[in-house]
Amino acid sequence: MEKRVRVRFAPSPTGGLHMGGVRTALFNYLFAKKHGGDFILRIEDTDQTRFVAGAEQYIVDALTWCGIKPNEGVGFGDGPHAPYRQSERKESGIYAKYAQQLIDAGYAYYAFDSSEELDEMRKRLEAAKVVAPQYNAVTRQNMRNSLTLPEDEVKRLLESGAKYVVRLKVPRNEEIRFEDIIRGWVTVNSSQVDDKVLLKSDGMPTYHLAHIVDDIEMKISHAVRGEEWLPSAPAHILIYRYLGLEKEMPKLAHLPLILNPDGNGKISKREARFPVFPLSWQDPREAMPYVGYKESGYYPEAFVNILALLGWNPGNNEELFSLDELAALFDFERVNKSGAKFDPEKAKWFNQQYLRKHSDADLANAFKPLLHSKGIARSDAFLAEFCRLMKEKVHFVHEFWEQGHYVFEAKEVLDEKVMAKKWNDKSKALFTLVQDSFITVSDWQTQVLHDTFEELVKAHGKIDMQLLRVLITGVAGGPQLFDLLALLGKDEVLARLGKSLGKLN
RNA sequence: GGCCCGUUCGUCUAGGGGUUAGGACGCGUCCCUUUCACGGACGAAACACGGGUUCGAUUCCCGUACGGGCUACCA
Repeated sequence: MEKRVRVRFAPSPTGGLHMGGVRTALFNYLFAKKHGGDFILRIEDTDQTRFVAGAEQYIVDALTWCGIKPNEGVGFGDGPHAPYRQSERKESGIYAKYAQQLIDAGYAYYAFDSSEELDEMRKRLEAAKVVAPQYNAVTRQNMRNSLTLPEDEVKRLLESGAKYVVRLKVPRNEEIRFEDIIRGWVTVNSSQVDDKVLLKSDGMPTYHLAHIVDDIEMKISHAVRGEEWLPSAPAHILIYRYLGLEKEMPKLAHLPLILNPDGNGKISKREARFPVFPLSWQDPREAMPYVGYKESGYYPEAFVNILALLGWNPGNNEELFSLDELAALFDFERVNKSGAKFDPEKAKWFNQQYLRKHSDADLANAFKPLLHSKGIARSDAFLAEFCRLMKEKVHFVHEFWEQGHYVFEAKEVLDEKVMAKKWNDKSKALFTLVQDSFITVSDWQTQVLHDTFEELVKAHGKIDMQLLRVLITGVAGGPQLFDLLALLGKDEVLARLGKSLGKLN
């Protein structure tokens, strides 16, 4: 019988959760949903030196905003395997227990080397032109550990409270083969794997030990994580094997990385010219916050949609999917092997698609707070009509302001390019005719304005519409002109037109 | 450097032993439009290279190049 699907997202609270992390969480979530399984949030806070205040809460907030809700875990009501924070799980002695099991079976050992001694070893090896200096089957013979020291000396050291770590005893030359759901069979020789530290000198487990213990204890069926973990997977295979748990081992899936659009490498929060974090992140160690997708105007649905299609596709030409649709469609077979460069331009397009799905009234409501912050108020009807006219041109709600602010406050300067190109000595007389004619319009509506203008053209020849637009709005582009004039209202249009004409000859 | 993973338009990708190599973003042209967009139509744009295997390879295999990851008592 197949194991119940149970997957986990297991970040360490060492900073804000960036978009790559969110995507890993997303794929875990989608896989769990697809198979009616469980999605767990576990906090891997075993490195006390890198702990960052607020990071854990940020992770919870970010997942919540995205709609990627764990059904077990920190911040989501815990569950049958509580606690879900490794620093708390350590209290039960569970990691030490598994480490002891490995020591007793001869698969792990105590190492007493100080960090200075380790540095020295690396320097010595580098000087000797060893290509990959590491603590391994060969080099451990020259170090201070329970394999080289006399038994009574080891005992004395342990009893005297000397600092030590527990290391995995990796065999010297052994093929380690494992199957990755996404990549297929991967083979690595154990000579490439170092004697990984399992238990640190502060008593905390390392990631390598802790995640295995927890995955076993929490009955995790699939370990889905980023590609950066692929090189350490062989060590993990060994740990499962030495623990006698190879059969219980979760299936492995290493996701391709999200790469920087320009330049190389994975996305870096410092250099990126686009948001990297789902929500704004203020690192307590830094002065400036990093602006998030949310604060940049992205809908969470759009953000999730963008992430889902980075490294995965449904196999047809469709691109717009809700979280539920993604969950129904998701499959590791359709996850790519190669890294995906993030395209900020396409991200904007996705948001635009979602924005267009909103009603004019919804958009008006979303826009209202921004308008109020400028000290401007308009009726709901006015704003809904404004949004109706503008919505085809914007990617984000805040662009209603950036692209349509002239509706609310007349611009002082008229578009110079258009004026230079189109305004001539006959223009003033012509647009004064327009002004006069508009004054007579009593039913100020799109169609009436359109017809009035047509009649003027019939009587006097071509009257440039863009020029009229600039005279009234100041800008060269915008929504349908007569719709816009109808929205502005007769008084406003005549006032603006009069003011512009007054300044020109 | 070593090890591991990867490589289809600029980017995200579909496809897969015989295809006009498909879609999307972006870009360009045209249509609609006296303005601005949307929309529609069209276009430029890709199988990294070299060897095999094969009647035939972009597709399978091997090399090379390139890209990425890892190389901590960090995850």
